[in-house]
Amino acid sequence: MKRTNEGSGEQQLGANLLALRSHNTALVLDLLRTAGTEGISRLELAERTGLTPQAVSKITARLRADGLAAEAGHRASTGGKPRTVLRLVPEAGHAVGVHLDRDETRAVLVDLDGAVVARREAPLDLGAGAEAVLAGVAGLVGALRSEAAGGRPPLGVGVALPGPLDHRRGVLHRVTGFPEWDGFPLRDALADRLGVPVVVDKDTNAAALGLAVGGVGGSFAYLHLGTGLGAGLVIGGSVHRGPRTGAGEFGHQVVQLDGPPCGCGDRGCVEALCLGAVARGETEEAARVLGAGAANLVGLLDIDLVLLGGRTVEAEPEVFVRGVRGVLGARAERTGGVTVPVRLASGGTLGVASGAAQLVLAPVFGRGDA
Amino acid sequence: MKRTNEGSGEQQLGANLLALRSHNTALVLDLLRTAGTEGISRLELAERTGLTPQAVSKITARLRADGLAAEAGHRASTGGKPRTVLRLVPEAGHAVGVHLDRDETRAVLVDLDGAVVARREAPLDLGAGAEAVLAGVAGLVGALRSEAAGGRPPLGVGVALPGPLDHRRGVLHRVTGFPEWDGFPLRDALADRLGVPVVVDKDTNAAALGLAVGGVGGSFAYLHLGTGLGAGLVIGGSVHRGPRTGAGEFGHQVVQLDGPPCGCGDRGCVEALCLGAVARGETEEAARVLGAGAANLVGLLDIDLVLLGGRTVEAEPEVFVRGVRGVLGARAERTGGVTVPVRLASGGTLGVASGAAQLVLAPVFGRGDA
DNA sequence: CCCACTTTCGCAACGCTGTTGCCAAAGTGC
DNA sequence: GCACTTTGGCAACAGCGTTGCGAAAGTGGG
Repeated sequence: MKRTNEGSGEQQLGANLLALRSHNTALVLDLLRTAGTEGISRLELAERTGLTPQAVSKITARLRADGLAAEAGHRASTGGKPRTVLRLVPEAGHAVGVHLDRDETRAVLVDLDGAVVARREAPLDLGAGAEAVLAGVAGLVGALRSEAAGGRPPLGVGVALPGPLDHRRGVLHRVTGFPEWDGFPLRDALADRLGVPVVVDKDTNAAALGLAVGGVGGSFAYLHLGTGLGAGLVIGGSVHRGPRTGAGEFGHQVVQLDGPPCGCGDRGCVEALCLGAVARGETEEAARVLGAGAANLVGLLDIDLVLLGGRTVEAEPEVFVRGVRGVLGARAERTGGVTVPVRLASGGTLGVASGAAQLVLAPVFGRGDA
Repeated sequence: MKRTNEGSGEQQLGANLLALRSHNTALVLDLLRTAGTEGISRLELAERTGLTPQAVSKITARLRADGLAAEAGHRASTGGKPRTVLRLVPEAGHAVGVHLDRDETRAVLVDLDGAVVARREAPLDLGAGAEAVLAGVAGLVGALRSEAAGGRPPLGVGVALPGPLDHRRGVLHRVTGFPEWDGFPLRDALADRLGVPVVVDKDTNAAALGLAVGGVGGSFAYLHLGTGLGAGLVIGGSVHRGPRTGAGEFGHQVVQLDGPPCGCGDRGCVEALCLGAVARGETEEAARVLGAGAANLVGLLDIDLVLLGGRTVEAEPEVFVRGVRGVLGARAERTGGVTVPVRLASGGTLGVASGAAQLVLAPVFGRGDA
């Protein structure tokens, strides 16, 4: 029961009874969500949370009164009164996720379960200025909003985009090729315009959060290889962003001292080596380089799993998975440790957008940075 | 208010009133400890924790009744009743820290403040077998125990040693050169023998914890360059160990693909390159290599600070600090981000031992993985 | 079919948490 | 010397999870 305040200078906060209730409620909601359509009984909730059955009954009674949970049938009896199955009511709340890609905006409306209810796309031109971009996003959000049950406003809007940014303040930094966006307070500008809470994060973090919420447990790294190379790190179920939202700079990890120059000004970065090999058609070599970077990451953080995604990976998924798996397997053999599995990330083209929506929903389920 | 369970498969635990009290009490104790001899007033505690003054009064009253805190003078008045200053009573509890180095055992007795009250050393021979080593450690602990005020038993014993191990179970893995120690349940064996709780961890983690508790805030990496190269990572005030206590494998990070072979079986590891350069007398090159590894770490985790330690660093501290600082400075210049400071770690030869003692004390102050 | 048994789950009383309202204590400053 | 400010304890309180107990809803043997 400890607040995870990663930022330096942030104070550790005391907890009162309200915080206690939120915590336990979020825990129960998360278990309900994870159980999905199958549902989960009160006693199972009690076992999983460590709370007494009576406490769970009180919490779930509140959730049912609020319309967030409902009874859904019964389990088979084991000799006594059969357990009542509870499940989340997905349509009790919605969130919008927006993915600002290079030249396209993808927006999705998801329910509490994280299922995509509706989607919209529109072209994106960051050079057209803040006003035009904001209007475009607002238009997509408005269109999606009307599709939510009862037309109720969404709980919030999550926005994911590449460049470096400050997740806490929702301010952009150095958007590649568009210096006019430097320091733009995207979160506040959008929140003022839409009248709902807005959360901003890097695309890789959103994708990783989406995967974590989608069922990938423990600690893992999502490596995204597209026109660039970045990573989203999930440690103990929460996205690790670092104090300045700078974590996950995987691509400019140096794996070849004094190697070929990279666009960032350094030499021998994984991104340069990897994309260089891809350009030469040497996909296997690219996979090996990516594997070396992944092995460094595994050693430093002791993660459970590596997930690969991005357009370049999706072009030849087998080669990349096999290549990275090979490097990590050899490493495990040397160290005598466990072999870290490597898999292709699910999610497809909407992975980032639906992950962005989870930026809003995650705090409800106790997975946020509160 | 969320439990940080890094391990996969561990359940998120619900919180009851007892947990609430422990949490807030630990928070207050931590602030008292941080305030040191200067002390801190009730109202300051209330501001820092976010609790109401009355709640702080109740908590501190309990602490005073338990002998853990005491009143210590008054602040100057600002126009009304002057604030009463509270401080931790350091001698209210003690812990023992044991550092099993290659050929020497260093043990310290520290008080609640973390100050070293007494110390003992003895030669260490891991080849002499478990019984002999355990007897040696028990002898040191017994000697230190008699020095504690009133001869009361310590709160526990923290043991730090190099090799890979399982912090959760307190079991050793593959101690270099001594295969007979593989899988030895050091924690339980010692706890049975001493009759007090025992915590086991890697030396680098203990050192990092000691630094974190000693006042280094935020997220930082402690890089230890001695006969090997390892790292202790502190993220948001807590040591990051990973699910298998494998995190911090900094030395076998590859920074030179297909580079010179390393003892681990891989090629181009930082450790091999760095120590190779040191052996050739090229300290500046060693520092540059170390800096490259540190830069990779900074990029991946977005940490606030890099601390250097270990015998090899201490031989030429200026060269290493300057070299690593140079690489990180150049990186900050390229990315436009903040320059991550590089400093020499304080602590000296007892850094690991006193950090090991903090393995026991940290949970009391809410910094543990309890 | 009935009855004993098991299991689930809600109601009521309870202990304990932090919170609120109020007042005594202990200073400053005109 | 008196008005004022600030600190901090006492007492009453709301709300949390817990405990004790009983109703509800099944199974299974006679």
